[in-house]
Amino acid sequence: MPPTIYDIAKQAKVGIGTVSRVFNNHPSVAEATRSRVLKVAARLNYQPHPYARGLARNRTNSVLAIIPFFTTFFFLEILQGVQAKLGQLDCDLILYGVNHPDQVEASLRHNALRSRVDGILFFSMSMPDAFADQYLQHKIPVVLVDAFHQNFDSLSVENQQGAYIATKHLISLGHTRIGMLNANLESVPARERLKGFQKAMREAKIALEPRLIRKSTSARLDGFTRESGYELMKEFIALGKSMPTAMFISSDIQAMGALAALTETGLRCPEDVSLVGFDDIEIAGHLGITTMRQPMYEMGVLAAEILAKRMQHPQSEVTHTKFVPKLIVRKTCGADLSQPALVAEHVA
Amino acid sequence: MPPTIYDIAKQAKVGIGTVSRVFNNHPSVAEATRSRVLKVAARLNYQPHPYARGLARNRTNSVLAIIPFFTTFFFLEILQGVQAKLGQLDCDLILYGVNHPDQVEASLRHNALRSRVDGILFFSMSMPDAFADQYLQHKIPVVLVDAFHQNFDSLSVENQQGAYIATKHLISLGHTRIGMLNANLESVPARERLKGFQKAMREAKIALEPRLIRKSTSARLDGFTRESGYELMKEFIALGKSMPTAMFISSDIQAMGALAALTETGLRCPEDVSLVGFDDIEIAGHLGITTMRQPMYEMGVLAAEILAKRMQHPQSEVTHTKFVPKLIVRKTCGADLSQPALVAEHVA
DNA sequence: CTGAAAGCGCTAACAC
DNA sequence: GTGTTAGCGCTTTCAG
Repeated sequence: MPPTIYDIAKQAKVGIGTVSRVFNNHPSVAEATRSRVLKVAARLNYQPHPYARGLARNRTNSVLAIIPFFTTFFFLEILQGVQAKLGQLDCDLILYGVNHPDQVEASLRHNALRSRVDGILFFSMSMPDAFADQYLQHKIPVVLVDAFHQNFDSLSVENQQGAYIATKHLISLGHTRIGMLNANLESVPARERLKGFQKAMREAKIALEPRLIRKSTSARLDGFTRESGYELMKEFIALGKSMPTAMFISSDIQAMGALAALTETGLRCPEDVSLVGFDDIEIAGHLGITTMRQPMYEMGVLAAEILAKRMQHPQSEVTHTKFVPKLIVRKTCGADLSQPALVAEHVA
Repeated sequence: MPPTIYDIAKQAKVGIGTVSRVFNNHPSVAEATRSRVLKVAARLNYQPHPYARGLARNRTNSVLAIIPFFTTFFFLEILQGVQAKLGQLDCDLILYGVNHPDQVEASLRHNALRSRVDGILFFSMSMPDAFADQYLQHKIPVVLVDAFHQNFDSLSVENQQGAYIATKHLISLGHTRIGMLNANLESVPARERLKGFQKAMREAKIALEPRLIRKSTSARLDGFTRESGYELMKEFIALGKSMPTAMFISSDIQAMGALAALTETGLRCPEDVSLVGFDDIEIAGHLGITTMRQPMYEMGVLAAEILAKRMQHPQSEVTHTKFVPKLIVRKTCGADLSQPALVAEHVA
């Protein structure tokens, strides 16, 4: 029912080819003709049919975002960035949520090439080899966000660097008995955050005391839970006098549990112990948790840009971009809030 | 490069029509032929091209979800439901996020009919008349979620009923001095929640004391903020002895602020005052806030179902479905946790 | 600069 | 049952 190029061609007294050219900004069309076509099109409220266009051009102008539905709302923000960029590129965002890590493969199989999208954004999950091969072979542009694979463009957060910054912040505040409350070392981010912590401590020539570095052993969410924060903090509290005066905690959600343990024991933050978390989840702001923020929106924008580039130049070299999280100073670290925060760096 | 029906027709020694029939489960095709076709298709890893199919069938098998990006992650959960259903219907979900209420119109204009989707899910925003007319006129199936419009199918939450249930719960716990901490009455949900509160109180023959019913006057987010909860709770605390022993709070985020005010004053919850919130945002679980949960996933599923129905029967009567939130008993209400919770009802 | 025509991959109506 | 054919709406040569 909506008008087609035929309708507008007829009314503008030109051929359909010309109409098409006008809508594709083809240079060789007389200005007079162009404006005549445009006027008719406007009057008829014409919109090119994306599917017909897709068929003819052999591309779909849409990208698939595969995200884990089982994680936090981290993604909503990244998606905002993705979409802002995609909008500029006049591209649709097709969302595909996966409910469980195990389910990735089955999901992909179903969705695989069905949608013939122009590109895929793959979030936070490890890409099963079978699909990696398939995408590579079919030369389907894929960008990994918060994940890594040798052969795909990827975009991730510098966990080690973030932990390093967080720890240095604590050191700069004058602390010397600094602990780390970590998640399960099974998790890659947990390991990297530990490394960053250690590096900052070593550089400051502060001895690393094993009992001040505690990690979750829980399998659930790799220990990135409120419970693990609570329990580990109880252990720290049990240290009594030798408890750290400052701690770097591997995630805000754990910091939240830690805070609860502190309050329960009558200890105060930052007066008795200073804390820096990681992630900057929404609640961190409410609780005043100083933390390391990941530039999610920017990551989304860049992910879309990289995908677009890859679509244009399929053969260009694979890139791996790292984002350095930014220190957000709030009250749990006990810093003077008038001091300027460290600025995020964007390493290409 | 991927195989087409022609490829598989040739190899299976049939006409393309037959191949098409096989893939559309058309009854009149011999079992032998069918399996032969299927085998070739499997070998070639054939997948029908959705755009070609869409063009020919004159439908796209995709729906557009227009969501406010500026709100909470409420949507991620609804989207899960939407997608689960859409997946069954073999339909793609195209996401379009709007960043600001004012921007809805501009966004729609851009996106309007560009994507020729089969249907639209419109979330939590009021649909500008110009678009309502347009959608209606073009007979584009639209379902409103958490919003209302006379002429579109809609799906929303029974705020009044939810508040009623919450308040009754407090009453059933033996409280008689019950207050309400409300958001800005500019907001429709705030008004409805107030009505539900009043109804429960009247039924229980408890006099409504104006000073125990306080509302935010903030314009920001209609007072659904932590700050408003904090400040209003301070007012309640200032009441001293005449402070309520239980309160219904119009949102969890406000309950969070209220809790902070309580803690700061050395008051305990639920010992000194019992609280019931609304929404069941993620943090409510962490804080142990008793609250009214909206069946978000289910709403998503139903939204998709209704949209599907509307697509099939464009002329059927418009439906307005209400969901009654469910009481989630946690610790802030002071209830005996072994008692069975009220069950959500689903009113068609 | 512009019109005509072929074709993108598939569906559906029509014959046989 | 199955092959054939005419589109779906648009892009893109190819002439002129």
